[in-house]
Amino acid sequence: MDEPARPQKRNAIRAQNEALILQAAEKVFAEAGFGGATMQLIADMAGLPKANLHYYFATKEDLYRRVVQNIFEIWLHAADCFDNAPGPVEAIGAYVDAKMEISRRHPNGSKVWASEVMHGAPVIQDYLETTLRDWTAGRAALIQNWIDEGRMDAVNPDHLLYMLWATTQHYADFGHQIETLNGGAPLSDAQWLAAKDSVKRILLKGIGAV
Amino acid sequence: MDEPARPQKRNAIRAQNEALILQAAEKVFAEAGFGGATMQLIADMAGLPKANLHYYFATKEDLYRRVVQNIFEIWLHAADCFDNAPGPVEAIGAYVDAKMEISRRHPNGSKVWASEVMHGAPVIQDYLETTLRDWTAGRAALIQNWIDEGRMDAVNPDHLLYMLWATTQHYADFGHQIETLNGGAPLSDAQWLAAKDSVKRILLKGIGAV
DNA sequence: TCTTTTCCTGACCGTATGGTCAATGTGAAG
DNA sequence: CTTCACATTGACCATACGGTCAGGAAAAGA
Repeated sequence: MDEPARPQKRNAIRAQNEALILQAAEKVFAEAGFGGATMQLIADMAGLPKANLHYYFATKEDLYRRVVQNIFEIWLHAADCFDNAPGPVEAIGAYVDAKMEISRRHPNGSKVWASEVMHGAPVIQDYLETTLRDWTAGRAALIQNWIDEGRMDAVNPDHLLYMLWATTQHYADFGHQIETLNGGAPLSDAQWLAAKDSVKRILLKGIGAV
Repeated sequence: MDEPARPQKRNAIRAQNEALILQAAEKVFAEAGFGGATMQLIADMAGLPKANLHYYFATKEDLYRRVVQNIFEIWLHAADCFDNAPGPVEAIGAYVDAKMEISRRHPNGSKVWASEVMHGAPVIQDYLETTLRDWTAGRAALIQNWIDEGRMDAVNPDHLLYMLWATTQHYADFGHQIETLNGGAPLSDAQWLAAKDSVKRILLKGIGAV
């Protein structure tokens, strides 16, 4: 194709390389953890010299922080369906679907997040205390409204949210275990559908949503 | 107390030091991951010189393997209540109680296990393929029996087990996140009880267990 | 074309890590 | 007391890691 000296080739190169590095970093951080990951490994996976990584990201921690923030954005965005629903069945059903889809398409991101939280959230503690806390309080209030309206059982909203997170993210974080128990093969399309249906059915019936 | 030249003081010393090291190692591996953990850190936490660790455990990987195996044993043992129960309500109720208690008392072990599985189970893959696979198949058959006897809904046994693992272990693996959302304080006795009840109530009702 | 800014990278550095070892201490057996 | 296996540890080593930098290539502006 023709590439007639684009006016903003610089910006394109930067954007492309940053995306390339972030993608490789997410995979390496997920597979090896922050401590086990090396800049050399990420560089090799991205097909770039190690020094080039430090040109775009000053330190390993900066790169890691960007990866974690990206995941957080995706998850927050996935919760939109929670708000635009008329009731608990639609909201929770759509939320489970969205989060299961993320677990399937973004397993590495989920693992990096899990690892970060398990290690005490050294780099995203402020996000937990602000954005996530606000988000959680908002959804808990929403759930409480549904309870007050008699549209579902009087369950503890916080623990319900934890169950939603736990069950959906488990398919990403423990995907290797599930795959092993599945005879070594990744879940098929049908099996993913069955997983989604199982989770939705048990949870929705469990909270008495009508 | 009197210590009149015990006949097996040697064995006692070995047992005590190994336990001390394993305990410190579990904590450090949980907080920093395998790659982030250092033998020096473990040694400091155990109050021993680093070289002494290598006297009892040849390599970092050996020490790590022992930690993971210990956790696996505890979890397998916790599943006994699953078998000695007359029906799904008692079995699953007792299993949730047992696993929640482990999450509370052994959060570091749970984190190490989660980390190991997330990174592709490099050191316990054989356990997954043998012991865990057998265990899972056995419980899935048990659940299927209950379904056939009409004692619970026809849910997919595998996905039900995944939900049990996910919801209970979440309280250990994501304990820091839960604590942050709880205003920075660990869950109180009452809150742990509420968590257990929430999980049991939603799951048991969700599978239509009577 | 010339200049400036951005991009790229091989070579290098200080440090921290996992692991070793020789020397020494310490219970127990004869 | 002597002997011997077990236990302890400071000092040491090779390696690998995160990060730096000088100098060159390539794009954008003049």
